[in-house]
Amino acid sequence: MTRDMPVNGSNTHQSPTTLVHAMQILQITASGGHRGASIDNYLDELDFSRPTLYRLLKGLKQQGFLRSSPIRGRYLLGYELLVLGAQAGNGAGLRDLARPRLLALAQRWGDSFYLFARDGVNAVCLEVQNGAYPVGSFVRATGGRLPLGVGQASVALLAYLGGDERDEILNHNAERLMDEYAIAIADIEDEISHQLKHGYSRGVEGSLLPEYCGLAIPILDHSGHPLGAMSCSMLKSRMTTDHKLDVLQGMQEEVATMVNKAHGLLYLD
Amino acid sequence: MTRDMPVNGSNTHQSPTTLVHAMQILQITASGGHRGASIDNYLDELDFSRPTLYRLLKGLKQQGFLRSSPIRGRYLLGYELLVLGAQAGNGAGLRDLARPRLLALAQRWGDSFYLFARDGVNAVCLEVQNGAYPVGSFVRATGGRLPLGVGQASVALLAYLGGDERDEILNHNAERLMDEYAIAIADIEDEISHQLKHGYSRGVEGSLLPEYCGLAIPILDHSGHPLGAMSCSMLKSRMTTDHKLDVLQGMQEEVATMVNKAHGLLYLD
DNA sequence: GTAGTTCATCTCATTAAATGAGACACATCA
DNA sequence: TGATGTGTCTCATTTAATGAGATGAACTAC
Repeated sequence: MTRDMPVNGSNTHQSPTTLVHAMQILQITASGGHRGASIDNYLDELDFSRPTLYRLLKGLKQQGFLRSSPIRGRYLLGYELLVLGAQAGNGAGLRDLARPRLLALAQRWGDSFYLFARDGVNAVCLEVQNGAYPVGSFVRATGGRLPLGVGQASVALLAYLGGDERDEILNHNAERLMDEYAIAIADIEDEISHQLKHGYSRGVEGSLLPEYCGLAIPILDHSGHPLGAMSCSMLKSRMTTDHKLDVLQGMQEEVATMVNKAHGLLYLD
Repeated sequence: MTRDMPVNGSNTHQSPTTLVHAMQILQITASGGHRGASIDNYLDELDFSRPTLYRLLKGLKQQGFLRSSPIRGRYLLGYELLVLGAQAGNGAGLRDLARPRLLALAQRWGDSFYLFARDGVNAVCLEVQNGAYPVGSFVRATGGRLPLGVGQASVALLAYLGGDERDEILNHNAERLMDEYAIAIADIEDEISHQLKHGYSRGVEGSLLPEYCGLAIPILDHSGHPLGAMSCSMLKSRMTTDHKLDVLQGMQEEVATMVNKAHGLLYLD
């Protein structure tokens, strides 16, 4: 056996290269926002030849993952991603269950309500319903992603993971949390304690979004694992004690109903 | 030259096979809804070997396109699709522009408002804001996709395409429209005329959703091409003449504002 | 606890399929 | 019309995906 080490130093036990390349193309395209990416963007950031680039672009277009921009030579993400993404966001059927409930809460209380799920070291927003009162939030919409630790929903999710897993995640995110959000791990751990003690969390205040605050509660399955979290966000001035209790109770009721229905369909084949 | 015909009969000028395979896997997974797909689902519907399947599954997981279901041996769509999909749905920045306006309309009038874009022979829903009044609709949420011809937004989009293109699309969709929605091409063409004459459309009534109706107006760029369509949906009983005019005017005002802002950022590099 | 089942991975030879270089065709715009 | 940059093609090369079958790991049922 003389040919052990793979020549490609970084390719140990990795995905098929075509997939990796395709993903790189999609990420470059996504990083261009609504303007997409140009040929030069791709050629600059990728390390394969132009024909190959075009072959992949063509393939991704055929699959609906990319489409041509109205501007010649630029490419945008395709709508197939939106369609599949909508499916993906309905993990365990939770989103369909949550949507009407979030809407009801938003209409009743006027604040904005969110459904989050864990995605590795991040929390991802599965659904938002905005209420009548304007609000600022870290995520603008469905598909928004935050490092776990940011926002009240993060805390609600973290609190019910295993201690080891939680530490790993926090450790992994520590730098980002501090640099990008000015949030310290210790403060998150304090808030996790609050969550475990009182059943809800308020998030950790960093230097960003100082005018807003929120509440979150976990959505737990029968074994206590977090399926997701429901949260809300509002102007600090609206967060009176009464309003807080009202909203919390509303959320708790809706989540209880959801969980009952969810258990029926979650683990059935 | 004796080796002309590709052995794989259907592979003429097609995408890289890995991409095709990956997409097949994603589609099979998507077709399982929130329960995802099992190994057997894949093996039954695909024509490559088990090791290859696992290699691709692993790759797709690494890319965030798939994740493991809590149920062993099942796979769900990954959240990366949701994140990319959210980006994809913001084509030309239209969705960000539209969201607050749809929300305002929904809160003001109580009906449900939608943003649609064309996606090949389909219309895809980029955004929904539901109002206080309950409503049925062909699309439940962002990411919903309909064949062009179904729904009022479809008509608003079709009306401003070139005649040839429109005919091709309708011809392509004819069978599906009739079979799945009980909608005849001729009726769509009538409604297109109405759209062109009056500036809005009401959709074509098939046998489905008979209790609901709606309105749609196009979102046109400076050259008259449709960027998308804004539509609304409500119980028929709510559609009085007054309400119709109110809502139409509201939508037209919001779209006018959007288009002004959109032109600023659409074609700028 | 142990057998049975299904999921997942590994190894290795084979070969198909992706790749790169460079030429070429096609738009778009000045 | 000519210049620029986009998109496609051909073809030889070789990488990198593939299949068969064995093996390992995880969960289930008894």
